[in-house]
Amino acid sequence: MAVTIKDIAKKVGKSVTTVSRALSGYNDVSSETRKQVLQAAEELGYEPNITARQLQKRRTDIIGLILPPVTPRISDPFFCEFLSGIAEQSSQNGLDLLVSTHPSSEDEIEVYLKFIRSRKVDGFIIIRTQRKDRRIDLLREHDYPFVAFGRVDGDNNFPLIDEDSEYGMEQVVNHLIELGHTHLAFIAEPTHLTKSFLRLRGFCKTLEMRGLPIDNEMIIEGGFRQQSGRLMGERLLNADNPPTAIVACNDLLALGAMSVARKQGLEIGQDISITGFDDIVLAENAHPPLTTIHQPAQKIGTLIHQMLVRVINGENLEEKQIILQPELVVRQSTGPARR
Amino acid sequence: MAVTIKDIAKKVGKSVTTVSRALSGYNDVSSETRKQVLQAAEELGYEPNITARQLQKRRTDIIGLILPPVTPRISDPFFCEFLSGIAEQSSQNGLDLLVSTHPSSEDEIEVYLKFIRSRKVDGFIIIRTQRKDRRIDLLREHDYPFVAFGRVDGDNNFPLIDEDSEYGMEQVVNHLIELGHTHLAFIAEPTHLTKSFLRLRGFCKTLEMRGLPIDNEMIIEGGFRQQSGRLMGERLLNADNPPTAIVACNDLLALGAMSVARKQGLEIGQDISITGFDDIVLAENAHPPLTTIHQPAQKIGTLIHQMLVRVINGENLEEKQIILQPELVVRQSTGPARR
DNA sequence: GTTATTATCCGAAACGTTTTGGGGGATTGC
DNA sequence: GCAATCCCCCAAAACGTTTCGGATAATAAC
Repeated sequence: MAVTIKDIAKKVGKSVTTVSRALSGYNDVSSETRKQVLQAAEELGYEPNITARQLQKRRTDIIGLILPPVTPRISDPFFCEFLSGIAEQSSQNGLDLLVSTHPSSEDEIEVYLKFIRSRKVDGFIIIRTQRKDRRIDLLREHDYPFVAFGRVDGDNNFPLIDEDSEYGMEQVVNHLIELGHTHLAFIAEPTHLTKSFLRLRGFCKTLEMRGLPIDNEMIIEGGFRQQSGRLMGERLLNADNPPTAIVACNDLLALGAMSVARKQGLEIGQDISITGFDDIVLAENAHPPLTTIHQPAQKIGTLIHQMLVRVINGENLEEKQIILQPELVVRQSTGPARR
Repeated sequence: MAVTIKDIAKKVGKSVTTVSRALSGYNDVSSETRKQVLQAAEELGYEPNITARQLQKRRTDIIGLILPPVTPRISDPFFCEFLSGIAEQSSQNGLDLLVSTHPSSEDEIEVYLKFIRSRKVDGFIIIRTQRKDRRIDLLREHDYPFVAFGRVDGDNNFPLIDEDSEYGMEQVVNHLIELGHTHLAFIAEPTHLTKSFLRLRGFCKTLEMRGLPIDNEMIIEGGFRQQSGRLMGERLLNADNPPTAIVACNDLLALGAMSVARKQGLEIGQDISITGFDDIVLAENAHPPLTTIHQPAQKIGTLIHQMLVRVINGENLEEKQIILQPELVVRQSTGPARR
């Protein structure tokens, strides 16, 4: 049986209260007693039962991350990096990280509601925000601590961190235009996700700004991963007037498009330019290495965690909304336009 | 304030005990009362406080995974898949998964000790077993539930799941020999990890079995990732008598070696053959796609979780040690030996 | 008509902590 | 010598649940 505070109390012949106060560093305990208590604790191998402490303190020191239904799966490389940042930071701060995927039988909101009501976690990290995000509505309603990775449509007056997706896309498109490309295609993700929506908007806006026409045939919405990239890439390349450059909404889509282009005998970076977004590890190791927008996944994880800790403690955030400026990484998958 | 069992009791005019028993489905409560209780619970939006329940039941319904000091970081793709299997299975079983990296200031064993003493989790999943593994010694000493991914040197009489590394390597080496290679090199991981040790042993054993000499110059120990693969690959390729095939202990090492070979103007799969181990997503998307040993990472995660649940519940495992037979996936990074 | 049995219910204890609200004895201030 | 002040300590309550050991009343058994 585990050692409890009672055992220590018995050993040093003091009350449970005194032992507790000695251990927590209150100053209404004589230094002599404190020394005894500490020594006894050491000898017995005492470690506080955190469940009991949680119950008393109404605080779990656990933060929750509930994985969205389908994507990102943990296996998404960008997400992995991000998660690693959070986990790292968690242990630094003495918190634990609870990762939960939710059973398909249940509605996502139900899961959140359960967590909230049973006070399982002190706060949430919300990822993959949608333009209309019920999770965020719910948490705000309940006044429950959380920090989001990503914005929503409308009122964004909650703690969040986000990349500047539009700015990122602007850089990509400008880079391609400067290489002489005028006929660009875009492989989009489903646009109910805020970031996907903003990336697409960034693409369109920049074309407009540079006086290029927007060809709706050249903008197609797919899924999130390679498989989808292959499909969409194929459709684009087989069009009557195929693009000279394909802008993908994320790296995996870009990799899919690349594999299809290569299969069609195109030399990537010469016959066609392809770009990604996120700069996952795969991007650098692709063949050829992928031109993409770099996002500091791990750092974002760290930052978001730090913010959440402050929110939970009821401290004030000097910056409630952080928008990071991502940067373009030019590699060999883009090159001058061919006629 | 959250709704408690007391609120329900007050509402239906029964005792706390009765409400609790009604909710837990005991049959010493009338169906009339039960109906009332259930309805009241629904109306009030009751959700049990799991902390209180945990304290009473001396069970947390949380399983712990403590990430080893340096590798694998969560960002390791193989590990990600594996983790995703565990997380998935967790929510299926109504358990939570606690992921903890440990602060560098603390000894790894200390962290485990704390978890054990404070009963933070019901059981552990141990990954990256070492040949002498103190974590496993500790858990066995304390008779604490755990399941390991990997074996140790010596007494393996504990629940574990492992791949048959030696068998995997045997397949790789045989494949290469059949392609006509006789001068093979090996890039090893640090061999205090059991799996790394066994993979190396499998390599050597098979060479011996096939009557080929073992050239110690051609076996070098590196780290775990691309960077290391590049370094080790370089050393091998610049040797007086460079190998015609490089067997890497894992996929990332192989990718590193590939990039260095390519840089030296070698056509991979023709001028030189390179193999990996694990079959991470990157392997299939590499250029050329990597010949490697496939491991069902996610399935392993699922299996290990199921085993752990049974161990925690004190059930008997029909199979206490599961050794999976991995299979060779031949892709384009290997080809006939050149003279 | 007494005794068993059954169906419902409940008070109190327990899980291991922290916190509240003092209590007593020694010291200081006047 | 009396009140005020400190220092050190502790009993009891609280956190929200489950479980133990009956209790009561109605029903069944003889």
